[in-house]
Amino acid sequence: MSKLPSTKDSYSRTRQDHSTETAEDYVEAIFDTIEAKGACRAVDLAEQFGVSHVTVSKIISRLDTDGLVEAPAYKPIGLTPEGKLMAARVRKRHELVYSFLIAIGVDAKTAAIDSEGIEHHVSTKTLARMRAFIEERSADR
Amino acid sequence: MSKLPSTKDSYSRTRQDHSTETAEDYVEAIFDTIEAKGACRAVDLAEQFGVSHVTVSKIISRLDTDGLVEAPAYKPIGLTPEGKLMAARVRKRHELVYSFLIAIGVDAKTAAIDSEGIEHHVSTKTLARMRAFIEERSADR
DNA sequence: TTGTCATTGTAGCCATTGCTACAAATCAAC
DNA sequence: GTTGATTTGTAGCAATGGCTACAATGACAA
Ligand SMILES: [Mn+2]
Ligand SMILES: [Mn+2]
Ligand SMILES: [Mn+2]
Ligand SMILES: [Mn+2]
Repeated sequence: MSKLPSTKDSYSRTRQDHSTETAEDYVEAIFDTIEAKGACRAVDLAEQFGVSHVTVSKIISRLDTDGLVEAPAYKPIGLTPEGKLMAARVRKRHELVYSFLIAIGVDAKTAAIDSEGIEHHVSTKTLARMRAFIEERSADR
Repeated sequence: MSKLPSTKDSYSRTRQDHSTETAEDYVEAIFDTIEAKGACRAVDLAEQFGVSHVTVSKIISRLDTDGLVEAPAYKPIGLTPEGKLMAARVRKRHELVYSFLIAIGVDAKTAAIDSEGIEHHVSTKTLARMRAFIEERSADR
């Protein structure tokens, strides 16, 4: 049962998702950190992601080149307008995936962990179905 | 609303998921191909994944070293007992995620694409909730 | 048997994401 | 203002997953 028509397209979409995943997680984290602490330093991101500050530094450099962040040397990290747009979009998507997992009965901790990976692989169509499900459920009660 | 308690653990779990993702997709594809065509050649995998045969060759080498596949030179690719176990487990999980997306109203093509990425980030707890949801819905109608 | 074609392997390149070790800059406290 | 801790940068390494170009192998038909 359940066919599973896995075509070449599926894998290339997953590879594409992974190629944007780092940028998405970083701008989202920068956005949140600025909101929470007023500024975002590389060390904050290293702590949040659980990686070394060197890894953060290198990735921030690329995001700077790509026009998503502004990272003057030895100064806090800011988002460009484009970066802010991506952050807002990504955070909304992440929250929706999280809320959906909660809605189907997953516990908060598991939902937090799973949604961190799932968020990058959810198309707008699937996202729309998740949103519809949440709204139906909240109307029922 | 919706908190989103993204801790360090979430990101390291996602990184861990990605480190096993390639092995999972490959053993699943090998399993399916053997089932469908009687044997699996590297060229079959290159076609399925949409990558070059060199990429396949290198990855198969590593899976061989890791004890998941048997890959004698210039011969078809087989699965070790451990590889077969992983393939069966992964396929079941993949099918469940796919069926769940269908159950919440996602169209077949989108479900096929999205599930290819999502499958690797779904914990057993979330999987259990998806299974329960499918069973409830099939009981209702 | 020989030649051709499909398949696989190898060499060598690149980008990404991770690390340790060490150097430089900044900040705060004294 | 000097010192000391925090923060950031840089050098250099490894594993993974992509690629092209070219070499070798194997299978099959002529
Ligand atoms: Mn994420
Ligand atoms: Mn992923
Ligand atoms: Mn799969
Ligand atoms: Mn997959």
